[in-house]
Amino acid sequence: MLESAMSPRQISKPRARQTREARPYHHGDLRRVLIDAALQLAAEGAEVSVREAARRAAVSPGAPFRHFPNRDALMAAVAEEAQRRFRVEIEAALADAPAANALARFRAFGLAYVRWAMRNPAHFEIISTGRYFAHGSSAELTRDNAELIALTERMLTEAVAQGLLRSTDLKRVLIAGRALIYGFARMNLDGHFPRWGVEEAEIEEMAEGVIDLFISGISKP
Amino acid sequence: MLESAMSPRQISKPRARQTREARPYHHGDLRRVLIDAALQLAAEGAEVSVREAARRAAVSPGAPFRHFPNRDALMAAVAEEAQRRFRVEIEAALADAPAANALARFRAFGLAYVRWAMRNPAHFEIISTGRYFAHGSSAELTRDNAELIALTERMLTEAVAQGLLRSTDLKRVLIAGRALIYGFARMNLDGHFPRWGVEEAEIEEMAEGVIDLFISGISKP
DNA sequence: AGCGCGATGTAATCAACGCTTACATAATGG
DNA sequence: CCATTATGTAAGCGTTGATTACATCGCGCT
Repeated sequence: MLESAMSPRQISKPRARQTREARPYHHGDLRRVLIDAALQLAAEGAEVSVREAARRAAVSPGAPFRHFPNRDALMAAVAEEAQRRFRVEIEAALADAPAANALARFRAFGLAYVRWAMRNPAHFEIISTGRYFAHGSSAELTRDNAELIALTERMLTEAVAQGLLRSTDLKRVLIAGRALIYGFARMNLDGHFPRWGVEEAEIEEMAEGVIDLFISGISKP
Repeated sequence: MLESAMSPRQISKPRARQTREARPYHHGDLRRVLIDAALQLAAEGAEVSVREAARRAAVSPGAPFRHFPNRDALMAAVAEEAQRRFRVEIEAALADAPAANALARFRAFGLAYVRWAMRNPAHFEIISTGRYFAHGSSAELTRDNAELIALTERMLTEAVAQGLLRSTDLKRVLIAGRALIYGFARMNLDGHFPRWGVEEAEIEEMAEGVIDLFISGISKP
């Protein structure tokens, strides 16, 4: 709106590529910008609409459909990006964890998992819920997610190998561990922790306590 | 559309009350019918819209707003009804459980919880997510939910009193237990169990295993 | 009785949304 | 240099939640 009175194209043949100063007819990388806008939109708690993303990109309401066949495809791309960020952070946390003890690594994993979910609730919701776009519409997302599961499986397998666990029913322990961590994260962002939830530190403390309780429960006495 | 050629009101002054044959101008109990329609809509996997609920009640699109100030209020009423049904079933399951052992009761609770969530995924989603209407817009719902939490707390307190638990940090055990059960239920309906999820019996078996693992983890050796 | 008024429905309308189509313009490469 | 393709705009469709003005019922009061 503001720029409606500006010279329509600034310079007829700007040749200005990287500058991006006056939004040439062809947007730099609209696809990326739309994904970022949608991510930001979600992070603000607003519901993501294609139109609003287009609005933030200062582009007509129909433009996004040049890059995404439909809203679901946008959301799938958004989910992919969120999942990528999630994975990066998890792996960073594990890189800092001691490599020796498998259960200590599991603990670090769980804490990083919960922490990211707490700090990026809307993005976590998009990633984990599968209710924001047609299920299985992104192979990359399911692959990334499977990789994360495989990661925890490896940690617990290692724990068994190290003789740390009471039970050797790996599958059962794996599912329980996933359910515990996922459940804790979701309880948080589904509002199941009344309003002592304001203190992030307190929640992390709870997460530690819960994970430690679980670990001590499955550990050999 | 089809009835556009019918006689406008069938009989000018029907005086037909209970018959409902020709849908009198005043619907019997539109509020209840709308809630039921919305519940059914959700159960069918469709997304709940006020218009569609009105359509199923054979009523004009504006009529629901005589009973609910907005869509959120309808959804809140729907959630209340779903929560009521949930609670009834949980309590029925606990009525059948042995009163003696507190942990056995906890186990029965968890299984009933997961089972209901599996069989009523959309309703469970509406109840538990708090993302389908303004948070805290129904006092009854939060009260019912709090009562359920208090129920599990009582069971675990009793377990402590019976000297069954290793840890006496009740709060921690309570949160872990809730996270485990909630997480398992949500993983299910969020599609985290690929497609061996088709077998309901298998999932229940997994639920048993996971809950038993947890209980044995917190039990005194 | 009857009638008046509140309760409850309808009809028409609005803005926002997802999505499609026809068209305009920029970028690119033969 | 120009034609082809990529990418944006403009306009419009059908659906949704929500509001407003109006129609109709039915209960309670005198």
